[in-house]
Amino acid sequence: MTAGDAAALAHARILQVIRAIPRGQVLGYGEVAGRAGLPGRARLVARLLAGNDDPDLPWHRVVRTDGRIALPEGSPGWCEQSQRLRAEGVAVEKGRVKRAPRVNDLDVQIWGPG
DNA sequence: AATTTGACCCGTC
DNA sequence: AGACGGGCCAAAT
Repeated sequence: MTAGDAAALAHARILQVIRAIPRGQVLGYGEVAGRAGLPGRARLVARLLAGNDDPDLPWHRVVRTDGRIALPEGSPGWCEQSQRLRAEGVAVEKGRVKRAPRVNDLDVQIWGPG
């Protein structure tokens, strides 16, 4: 297979993971990449969202690991993302999502939150 | 072919 | 919580 095919496959896997994020829940870029079988490719996920044109893709459910929205504060995308998240019942405060993204993280499962 | 760029992440302070 | 430095990787210059 060519490099281009591999890239297309990776893109498809990432999109699939994002589409699988349940309503009202958020995921970090790195975690999306991990679930797609591409550890360390968080920036690739970001690239995809930046160039994404699919209106059905729940891109707004992807945030940074610290819970913050990745776009520059005040930008149109920033506003839209906070709005969409709030519409799903997610608490967003000054561009930051309250609930921590790492839900299935090993540490959290063993030690619990906090 | 080298450099820059970006919707990133982590450890440390 | 916030600031800094270093690392990361693919695509665009």
